[in-house]
Amino acid sequence: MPHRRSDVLAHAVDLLDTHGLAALTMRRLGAELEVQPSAIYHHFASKQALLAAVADEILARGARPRTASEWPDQLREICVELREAMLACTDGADVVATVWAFGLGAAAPVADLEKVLTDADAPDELVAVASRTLVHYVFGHAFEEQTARQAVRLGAVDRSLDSLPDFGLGLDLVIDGLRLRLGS
Amino acid sequence: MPHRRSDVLAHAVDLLDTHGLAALTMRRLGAELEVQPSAIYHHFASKQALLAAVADEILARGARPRTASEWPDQLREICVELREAMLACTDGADVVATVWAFGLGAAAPVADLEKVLTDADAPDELVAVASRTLVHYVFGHAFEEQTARQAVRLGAVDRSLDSLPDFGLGLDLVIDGLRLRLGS
DNA sequence: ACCCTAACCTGAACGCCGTTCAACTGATCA
DNA sequence: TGATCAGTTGAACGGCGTTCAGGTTAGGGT
Repeated sequence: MPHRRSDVLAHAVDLLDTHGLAALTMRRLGAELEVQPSAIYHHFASKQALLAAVADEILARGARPRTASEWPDQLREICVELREAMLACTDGADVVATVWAFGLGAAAPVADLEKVLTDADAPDELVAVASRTLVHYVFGHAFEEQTARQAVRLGAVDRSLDSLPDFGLGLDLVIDGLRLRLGS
Repeated sequence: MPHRRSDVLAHAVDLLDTHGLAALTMRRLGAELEVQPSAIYHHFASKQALLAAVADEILARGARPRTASEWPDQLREICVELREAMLACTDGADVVATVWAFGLGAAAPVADLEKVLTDADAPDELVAVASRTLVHYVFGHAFEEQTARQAVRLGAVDRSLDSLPDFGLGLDLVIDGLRLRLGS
């Protein structure tokens, strides 16, 4: 019973979402597809390549129409979409942030941020710095929130969840710093 | 030839620094100590616990005297110290950020940031948000820089290193946003 | 009807990994 | 002398990603 690359990817995302990153194993994914683990290597060169595709799929599933017209709201819109896409899938932040850090995928959100900043006439250096500062913030915040959430669920740690800072407030902190440099 | 906990920790940090996180294996660490892997479990309950100790050691080794007197410079000082401590050790950013995210250690820098902000009369919510925003920025930036650096060294990826944004500029972005809310 | 190609898969193996456990060693100290 | 206890051994368990030579199956060209 042959599968396509898209079947494998869909099952991988499903396995990630229902049982977490630790369960996303070539062997377990093979079992889910009722196939030998080695069969997966026909569709993806390595587990890293599979994870890169998973990260891009997570982002694609979280895509939404963009409606904002001013650059501060456009930045906010992109960051919120990125955050919610990652949080919508178990361990999504971990997967997306890691794949992005290794330069293997998940590049779209940063490109979008850079485009907004460029269109807002930010100098090149500020475009690079600001887009990365924003994405670092979003990744860090989402990863921490997701990690803490499931550490508590597993009872491994008693860190309070109430102390998680409000996402939008931190975002505004950075955007205000930007506003200071861009006028508007 | 018995070892103390501190010997094991020192060899672990050394192994991490010289051969990277992937090489920091219970088996390899045991070999380095000329001891069976299982002997390490007498000193550390698990590899996670060992990594937490390693993270704290990395931060302790990077400690420096603090001299700044105004809160913006104090924040910068803490962030720069944290960044340089992580960058001073191979895969240091990965280890420290992961340990911190899981709430197992590396808590000192955040506590220091919170203290500075509290002393600057920031409201509680802003203290929590700002300290985390800063630490997310530092972790994200250091992790990306370190990852990209060794991805290039291994020739795995051709991402240019010149595009890495200047650390201080992004930091100022956040601190300026803070200044807007704290007066100064 | 034939063969070829290409996609897809099998099954076994390799060399790693973290962790557990009962049993052993060798000092220290009463 | 004997007990205690930190430190270690050696084997095993069950997992992991990855490789590889060889099988299967379906479709198209001749």
